[in-house]
Amino acid sequence: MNDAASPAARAATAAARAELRHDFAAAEPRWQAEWDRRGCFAVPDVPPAGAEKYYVLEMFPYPSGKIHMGHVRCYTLGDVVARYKRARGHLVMHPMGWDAFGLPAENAARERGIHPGTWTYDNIAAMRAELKRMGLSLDWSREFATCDPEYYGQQQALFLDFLRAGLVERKESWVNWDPVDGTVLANEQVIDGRGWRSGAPVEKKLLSQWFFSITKYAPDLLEALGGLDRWPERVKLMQANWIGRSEGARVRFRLTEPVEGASEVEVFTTRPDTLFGMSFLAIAAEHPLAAVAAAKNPDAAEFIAECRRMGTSEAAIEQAEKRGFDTGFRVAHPFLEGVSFPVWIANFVLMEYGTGAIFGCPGHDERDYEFASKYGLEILPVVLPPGADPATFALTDGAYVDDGTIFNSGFLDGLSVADAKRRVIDRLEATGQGTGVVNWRLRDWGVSRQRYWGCPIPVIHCEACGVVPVPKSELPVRLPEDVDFSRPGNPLDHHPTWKHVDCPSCGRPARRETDTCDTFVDSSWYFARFCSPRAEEPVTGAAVDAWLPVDQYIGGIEHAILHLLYSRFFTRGMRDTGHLTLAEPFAGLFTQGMVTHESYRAADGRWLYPEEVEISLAPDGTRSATVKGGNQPVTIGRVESMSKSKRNTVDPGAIIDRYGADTARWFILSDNPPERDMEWSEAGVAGAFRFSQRLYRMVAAAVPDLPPAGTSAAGAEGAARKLRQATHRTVAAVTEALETFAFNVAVARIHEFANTIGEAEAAAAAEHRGAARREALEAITRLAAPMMPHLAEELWSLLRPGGAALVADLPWPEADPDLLRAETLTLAVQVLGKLRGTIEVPVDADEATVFAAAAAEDNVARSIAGRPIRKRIHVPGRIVNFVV
RNA sequence: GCGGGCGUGGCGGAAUUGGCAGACGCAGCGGAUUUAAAAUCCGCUUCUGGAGUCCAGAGUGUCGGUUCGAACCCGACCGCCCGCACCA
Repeated sequence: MNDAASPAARAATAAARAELRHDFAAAEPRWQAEWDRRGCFAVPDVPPAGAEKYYVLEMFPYPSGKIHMGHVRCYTLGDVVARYKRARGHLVMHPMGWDAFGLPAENAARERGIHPGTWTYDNIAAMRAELKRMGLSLDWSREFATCDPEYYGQQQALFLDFLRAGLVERKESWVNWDPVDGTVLANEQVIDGRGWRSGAPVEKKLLSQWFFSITKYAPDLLEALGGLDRWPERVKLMQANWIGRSEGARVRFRLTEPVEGASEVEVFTTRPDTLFGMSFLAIAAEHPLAAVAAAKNPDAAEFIAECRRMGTSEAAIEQAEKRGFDTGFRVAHPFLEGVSFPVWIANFVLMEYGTGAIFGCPGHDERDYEFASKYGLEILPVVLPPGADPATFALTDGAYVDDGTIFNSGFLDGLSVADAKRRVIDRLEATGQGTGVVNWRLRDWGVSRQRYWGCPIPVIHCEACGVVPVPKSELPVRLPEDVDFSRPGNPLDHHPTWKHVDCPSCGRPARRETDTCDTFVDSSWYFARFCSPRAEEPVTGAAVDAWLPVDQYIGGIEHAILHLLYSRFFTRGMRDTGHLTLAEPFAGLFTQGMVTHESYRAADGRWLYPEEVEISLAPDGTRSATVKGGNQPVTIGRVESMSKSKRNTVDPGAIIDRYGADTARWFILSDNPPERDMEWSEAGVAGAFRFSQRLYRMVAAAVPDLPPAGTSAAGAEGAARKLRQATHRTVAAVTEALETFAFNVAVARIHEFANTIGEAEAAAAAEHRGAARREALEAITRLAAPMMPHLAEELWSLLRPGGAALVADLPWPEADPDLLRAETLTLAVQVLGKLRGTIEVPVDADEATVFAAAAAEDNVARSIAGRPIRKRIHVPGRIVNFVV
């Protein structure tokens, strides 16, 4: 293949090429400045008529102070989409901002005495500088932080509109309470049931709080998932399960003896068909009847207190060992005369779901089975699995939860589960003991936070007038600057003056709401604000109507439920309060995987950063590690998500210093499919760096010999045509890969193409010294541009010296269909499904020709010799299979 | 515990979505160039067995099924990851 050049000649060229090095450290800032100077990525709030808009958005970062590899990955993915769509002729809006409220700023304030605002804005400045070094095609003129009063003031206006529209209400809910610190704790601040700072056992506490009425939209939020055809199926499934529509029944059980005025307990069940298999009734510890029991019995009170120590997280509740307390109360069975069951308080019954009470049917529910087994309650099967004998069927290891025939159940006997549900609901409704209902798992969204660093909720509490909205003319309700973090609790609450205001309605002394908003509220509408970030109203109609929905949203899978669901709700709320005209904010969604790395631990147990470790490879392939510059052994840990605590992080800034932004971007795209977790590897980055240099050398070395720009490559023959075919196939393949987010495949195709060009260059045949060669080099430059934008500009300036155009402004290359067609194709030939050979046939060969050629192939002929052919299978373009 | 996902060589992965498993890259080995090194270029690289570049067998977490044919579809199991409503 390479015989045209002698080894010596090749070596000489190689040496000459080695001199050609891409100086990324100089080139990258230069091109960034050039994009900036030309305002390449700035777009107007209202696009000009006829412009085909495309809105690319990555989930905005929390300003922790440093960007991490997860950011680099997410923003690189988004930037490839933005640059590609721009090349395809779209007017692309690609903004950036900061999710700037939240707990870490308050933690910094408490630990280091820095004001949360100072800490946050300093972090933003540092991260903005780092992001700018990545060469992202962002419209920085749209930047804002959610902690800017200009932003949260508009959010307060939205809150008031929601309040007026009946989308906000005040009700009581349980929070994690640290009795020592006197503070509400986030779930992540509860460790093994104790406060993370005080170590005191956490208690549940009932507080009056603000809620957004997301449940009003539950049916619509569920149904509209069906229209989100560019969302991952798994995300839609997770949301559907979270919303949790279930059909069932509410059943009222009469207490055999009324207590404290209560005469019945209402339960929700999705399995009314199993009513005859009931053996107990269980209520949540927060259920009103439990309080009645506690008042009568100190042991019940003690049990409820124990349940309160479990915290509020659903995971903690469901994973805890099932425990219960028999209240001594009894309820009557709705259909069985004289039959009654005990009422237990159970730690696995959730007050938030259904009615906070269930009837226990151990035979056909796993949790009830576990509970009944533990406390010796009866386990009566009422659903008979298909084929089982009713006389002998027994439940010995676990509940039976599948379909079957109802038995042991009076008037339901012989029915299927579905029929029995219908029949029992009819009877309950007829006798007034219950109703068929649709129940939702989704709960209203509690947005109150007893914290300083958040958006103040703009209402005033007046003893005479009740809850009074702050007049819009007085917005924003600004956070006070002078706050004291030396005391536990909410600084807004114990600020000397801030909360004392006059009632806007009656003028008498009143009290400002001191709760601030959940930071999920901030991120539930920022995508809309980006369309007109300086507007004097939350959004401007012309801008949001033109730009929304977001065409491609990109972020971590960890946001699959909450953030995305809240944003979908908020968009509906904004629609119903006249700010927007659409319901779904994100037309396309892509969820990327995490960035992971091995962790390293020294003998003394301390975690080590990757750069502190020396890895060595034994001849047998086993890897071992020592501390760099010493001999102390290091344990190589699991590959896991990068985290500060395990020190398995790689600093993007250091990578960009060493290899440049293009290399970092290229590696992060090339390693694996973007939806999967990726493992950061130093060797992989080095490989990406080598490739960027190789591309530079290849173009730079060829430029002096290329024909002038614009020379037609049409009509090329022989090797030149082969090169053109490779070029156009690569254009088609890379385009297809970018369209489907298969960026790693796009990279592989570009690698392959570079190999092909390299072979053609080495062949040094006259045919290559022509327009086909220029076409190939220009194509690879433009195909790589969304991924390595700085290098592409550099190469383009070599290929088209003196030209004014930037790659960033060029249209995407088009593949010529004529050059994509193949004349022959290779078919695999199997005998009995095993590969025995391949044949080369013309693309238009008929079946008889194909079978003849297949049977004639040496190895195939040997395999079928002497065996009668029973069946011949030919899938055109794919395969031939002989069944003998 | 519940809901969702993933699992392919030494490593990351590819596979036209049921049709040649391992493209491309990393690591490794061998060679060229070099006084030497770096850099660069070329070649080999799933495993086992036999042989000159070929042949046979096995092989996509494990076990079973459907099919002419399974990484892909179905069932069971194992392992890892994400979420569980006050982290963002």
